[in-house]
Amino acid sequence: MWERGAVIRVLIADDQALVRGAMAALLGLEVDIEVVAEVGTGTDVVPTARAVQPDVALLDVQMPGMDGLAAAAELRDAVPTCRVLICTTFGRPGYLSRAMAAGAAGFVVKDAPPEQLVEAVRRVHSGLRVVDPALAAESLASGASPLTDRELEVLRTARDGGTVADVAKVLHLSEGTVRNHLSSAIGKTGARTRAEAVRLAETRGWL
Amino acid sequence: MWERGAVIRVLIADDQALVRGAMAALLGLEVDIEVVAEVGTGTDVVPTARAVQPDVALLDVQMPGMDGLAAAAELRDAVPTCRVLICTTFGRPGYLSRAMAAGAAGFVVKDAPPEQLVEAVRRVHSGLRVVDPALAAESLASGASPLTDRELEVLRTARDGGTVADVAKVLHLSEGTVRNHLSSAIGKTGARTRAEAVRLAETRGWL
DNA sequence: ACCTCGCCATGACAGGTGTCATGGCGAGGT
DNA sequence: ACCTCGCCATGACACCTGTCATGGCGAGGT
Repeated sequence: MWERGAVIRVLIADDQALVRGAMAALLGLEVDIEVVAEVGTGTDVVPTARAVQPDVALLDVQMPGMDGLAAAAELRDAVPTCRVLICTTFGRPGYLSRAMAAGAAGFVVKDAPPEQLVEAVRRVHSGLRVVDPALAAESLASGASPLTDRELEVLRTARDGGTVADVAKVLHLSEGTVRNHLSSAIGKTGARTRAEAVRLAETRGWL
Repeated sequence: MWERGAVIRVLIADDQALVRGAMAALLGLEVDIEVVAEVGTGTDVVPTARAVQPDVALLDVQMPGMDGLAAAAELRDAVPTCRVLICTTFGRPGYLSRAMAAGAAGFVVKDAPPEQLVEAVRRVHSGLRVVDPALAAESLASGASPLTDRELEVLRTARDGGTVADVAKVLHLSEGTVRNHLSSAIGKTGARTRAEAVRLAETRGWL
């Protein structure tokens, strides 16, 4: 009971229990950091954060239910005192910009050395922003997604390899319209095939 | 210097430094486990293991250079006293069977709770096999890959969304032959599109 | 020797795909 | 009011794809 207020209270959200526990163990080694909550889905983030009032929320991007980016946006409104640190497997340019738009204070990739994570937690807690410079440059270079909402939706639906007719049926559109959106998306991504467009949009974090 | 031989010496191989360090921290909390080496590529596994002679090697499947499955096979010959525990993100049926064929003693997915990992390390070290029962059942149900080497190669090449002509050029084959292999792969996977066949083969661990 | 099976190839055909021109509708900006 | 832009749709056209029949070659099993 004698932590004199200098301890950083952290919430960890990651869908993989093993990674979640391991990160908790890693952060727990630091004397000035305490892991006060662990959740495995995006939908659990806000309720839990409301209950335990953490100083920093460490959110993975890909989670079942709600992704880390959406959770970050909701968390910003629900618990304004809690600063958000996004931690993800893929350093996709689009993720960074979307994370910043969602009010995140920091962004670290899982390729980074462990010390960098604990440093990021401390810096975020003290009000600084944490961004990988290389990723920031890449993000600025590739820019924001030029795809419209509908194009993204069509691309997402076509992702699992269905035919145009399937996509049209799912989205309640004409086949011709689907083909138009796909054609437009292919042109904007610089791809030459629907599958390639999906792949490119994914690696750029536009999905 | 007074660990009296009861300590389990572990090597960790994972391409993500953060996860690697976190897992090391997690295992390091246990008094009977000591992490003696960390590597980030598949090619570093065997040389490092030869040098430090670990009791257990904890290998991720997807790594740059050489994947964990191939590393496991080489490790079995190079350091027979070291038992292999495969630890991966995806619980794909094909991974399990290939891991067992490569001489692995255990297989855990990263969805599992942290205690399960440390338990797996102990069991593997004591000579037992560790396999998730649900995954084992799924593995037996889906069976081994019905795809021939060439079909897999064509499917792999077609994965990034290239056209038939592209694949044919890369593999030095006729376009017709590529189409035949694709058609066969589509039939065997039960898919209706090339893209769907790629997706299904991937989720089953046949890739 | 025979058969089976994987591999490569060709040719043909139906159907799916990507592109383009054209048009209508509604929202937002000047 | 005007223009721009996203969205939906139709129709037409060239091209790509998936399927099938057919055949040749070499390896391995009986």
